[in-house]
Amino acid sequence: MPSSKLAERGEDPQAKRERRKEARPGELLDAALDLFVEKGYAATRSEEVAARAGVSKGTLFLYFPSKEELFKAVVRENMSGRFAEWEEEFAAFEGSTAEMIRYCLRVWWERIGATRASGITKLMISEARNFPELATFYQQEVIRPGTDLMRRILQRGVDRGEFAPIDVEYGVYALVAPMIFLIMMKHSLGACAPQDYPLDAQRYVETMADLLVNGLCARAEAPRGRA
Amino acid sequence: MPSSKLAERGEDPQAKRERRKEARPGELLDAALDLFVEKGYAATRSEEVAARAGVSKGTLFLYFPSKEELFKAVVRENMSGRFAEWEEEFAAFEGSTAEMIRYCLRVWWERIGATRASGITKLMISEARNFPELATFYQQEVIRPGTDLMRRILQRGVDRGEFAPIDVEYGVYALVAPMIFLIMMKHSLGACAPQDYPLDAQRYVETMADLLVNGLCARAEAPRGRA
Amino acid sequence: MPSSKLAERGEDPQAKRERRKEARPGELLDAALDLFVEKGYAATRSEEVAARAGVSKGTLFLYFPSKEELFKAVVRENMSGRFAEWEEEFAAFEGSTAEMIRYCLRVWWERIGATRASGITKLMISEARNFPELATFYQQEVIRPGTDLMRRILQRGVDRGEFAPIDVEYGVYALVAPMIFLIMMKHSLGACAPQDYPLDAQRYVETMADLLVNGLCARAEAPRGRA
Amino acid sequence: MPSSKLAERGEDPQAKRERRKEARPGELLDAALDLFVEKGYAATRSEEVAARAGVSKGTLFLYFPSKEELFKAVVRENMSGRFAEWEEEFAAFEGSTAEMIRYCLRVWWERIGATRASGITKLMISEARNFPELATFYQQEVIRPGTDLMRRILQRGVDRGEFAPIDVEYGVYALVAPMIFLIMMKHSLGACAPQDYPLDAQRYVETMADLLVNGLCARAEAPRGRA
DNA sequence: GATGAATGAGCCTTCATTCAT
DNA sequence: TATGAATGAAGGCTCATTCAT
Repeated sequence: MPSSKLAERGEDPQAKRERRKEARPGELLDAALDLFVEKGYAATRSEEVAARAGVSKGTLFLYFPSKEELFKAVVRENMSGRFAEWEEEFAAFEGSTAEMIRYCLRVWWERIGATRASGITKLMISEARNFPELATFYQQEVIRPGTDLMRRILQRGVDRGEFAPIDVEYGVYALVAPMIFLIMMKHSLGACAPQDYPLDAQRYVETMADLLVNGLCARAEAPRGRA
Repeated sequence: MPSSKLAERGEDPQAKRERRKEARPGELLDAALDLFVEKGYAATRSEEVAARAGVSKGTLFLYFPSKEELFKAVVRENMSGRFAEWEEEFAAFEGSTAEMIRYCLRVWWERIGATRASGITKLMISEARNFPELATFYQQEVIRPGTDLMRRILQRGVDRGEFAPIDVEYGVYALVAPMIFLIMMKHSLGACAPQDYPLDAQRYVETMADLLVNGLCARAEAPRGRA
Repeated sequence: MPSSKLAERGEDPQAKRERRKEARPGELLDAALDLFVEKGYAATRSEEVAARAGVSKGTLFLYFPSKEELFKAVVRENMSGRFAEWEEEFAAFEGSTAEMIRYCLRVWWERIGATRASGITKLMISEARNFPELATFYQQEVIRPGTDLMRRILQRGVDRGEFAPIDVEYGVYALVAPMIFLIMMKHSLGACAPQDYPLDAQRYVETMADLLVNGLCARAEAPRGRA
Repeated sequence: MPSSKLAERGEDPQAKRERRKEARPGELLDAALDLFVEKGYAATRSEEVAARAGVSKGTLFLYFPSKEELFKAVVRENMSGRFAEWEEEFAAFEGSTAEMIRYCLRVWWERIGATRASGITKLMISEARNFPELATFYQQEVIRPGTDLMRRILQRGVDRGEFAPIDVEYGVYALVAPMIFLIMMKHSLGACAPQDYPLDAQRYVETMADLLVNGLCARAEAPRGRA
């Protein structure tokens, strides 16, 4: 930012103020995300969000007409389609489906799980029933594309004979569940008493990937009675 | 009016009242559990809890000194260890560890997942950060015994050569994650738009059990490079 | 009220509280009427209304869900059909129409003008544009019946040859205008500086009645070119 | 960009701006009058006034130190005595006093009632109790001169034997009331539901003038009992 | 001068909690 | 014990006013 300022020398006398104005919504959304994730929707006070963003109460309402709209904006802001990007990556993927799944979970952790974006998932799951309209939105914008992607990966494994012909729908849940679990732990119980959850996320993800891949492959290799 | 009641029958005229009186706290905790699970702590109004329990606002505060204490009582009440019972069942279990795991998950679903007790898990995960002492309590009373049990089961499988020598800590997460995921779905997003989550819990549990058991066994049967 | 208390001796232990509960809405409406008339809708604070009624802020909202609903209730409360009563009186009236008009204005002053009900008229006229739905209501419930009544009286005078065949519509305005004027003075400018408006309402009403009756009759007696 | 303006033409480049600058206060007062009349003092937002005048919020406060001062300025600005002018007209009037009254009301309608100046009357009556000093001012600057003028006209009629020897004080009210009534209707209830008040102001004024003149004259021509 | 982003006092409204009955 | 009317602290939101640009 200092560099961009240098490049503008003398022009646009309102630059600093303008820049702030444009930055405000983002700063507020940032502050709001943290607080909503940390304390929940109801326990987060508007004034607190404003304070954390370094502005006064009134300024918040200059950019978001209500606390509810702020909440919605937080959710929308942090979900913007990362799926297009992923779709491409996976369409171009050449390795085995087992590798794909490992890559997929690893990347998910890096881009979502380890970032503040994971807070959105926690938010949605905690508050869904108070914001049904948002839940629908989230379902369409995040969950559907995400599960579609996973479904296609699993199907690829089945089609190529790498995996046993499992029920793909439930296979998707098997992939998603450990990720959701990790997020929920990170943002709720794990955040209260980290010492009780000495969880190395990286290793957690790898282990889950191994286990799932093994589970999926094993059935392809050694199909047995249902057990 | 009390006199007319007296004439009613030979039984103690206060019996019904007494019965109700003793049942009050339980009825209130029941009502509170439902509402807290459905709407979250903050969005649940004391009066609504009282109304659902069929008493007046004042009566609620006769039994629980504050909303916060009510919440804590709800959680504590429903956490009561079923682990002693389970410990015995599993100590006496004679079959393979794979069967144990399948049995374990099935039983968990029947006794926790499918019942209102699952609401407690949802509550804890959603509200943990606002009730850290409860979270600690929950960690000690529920999570630790539960994971200990699972750990012992997994260890049994490893010791008996049924499973590959996996990291048991993470193996526990692999077992827990799908259960937690199922609960969260059931109580949040899944409750908003059931049609978007056409999930047959029974089958979900079986599928997860299969997949996990396969994953765990596969490694014992066919240890390979990394998997 | 003391007498009614005496008559209830010993019965209904909640009598006092009950009675208060039933009296509350009325007390609040009373307080609100005064304040709305005195300060206008916006400048009247909810807490002030409550305080004047001798209760706390919260109690007001126990009886009226919002300030706006309180305002509407104030208007409605003070308009309850006095017209049925008047209709009868005037249907049974036997004297000359001139006497009718004098009686009408005198009675209006006693029952409306001199009472707090006149404040409603001031309120409606001052706030009509901010409460269009109320304005419609007032138009239908008060203005229409009132003007209908006056119209019939004037028509009677014309039909019986007591009055010149004036345009009855405008004749109604001629009767109403001095009353509205009196109310507005009483509640606005006149309330600020009574010494500047040493107005004897009784005499004002009589004088207006005389003048109007003369004006109406004169034309019947001595019809001239239009001037 | 200023340079391109400079090149435009030979005239003072600041002329337009200067002109606007000087016009500002007037434009603001105009906008404010409309809004205050329409919505009342409290419900009129400063920003809306500025917007209607085509300037920014800040500019409004450049010319008027506060909303209250703006309101006072609006009232004062529009009260400017037209009475000197009228005094002259009436001093030179040669016809009958009846004609004078008709002329007076007609002129009042043309110069006040039909113009935005009538809004001031509506404002004063609606807001008087919140601005007592303005009310006093209005009383002195408008009401006193106005009623003095009317009083002199009525007195002339009585002195010349045209009118009965009525109580001139109350006679003045008889003249004023229909005008005030017309204004209040126009700006409040009548503005909400014009279809309910199909009032032809021109004709209304003429009719009132007729009725009043008849009422006043009748008593001179045909003095009877009390009527 | 003009702008409009920022401020924060103030008000409406909610709801956990109290307490007279 | 049970009730529910009453309370008042707390928090969302508005808008007159300020001031850096």
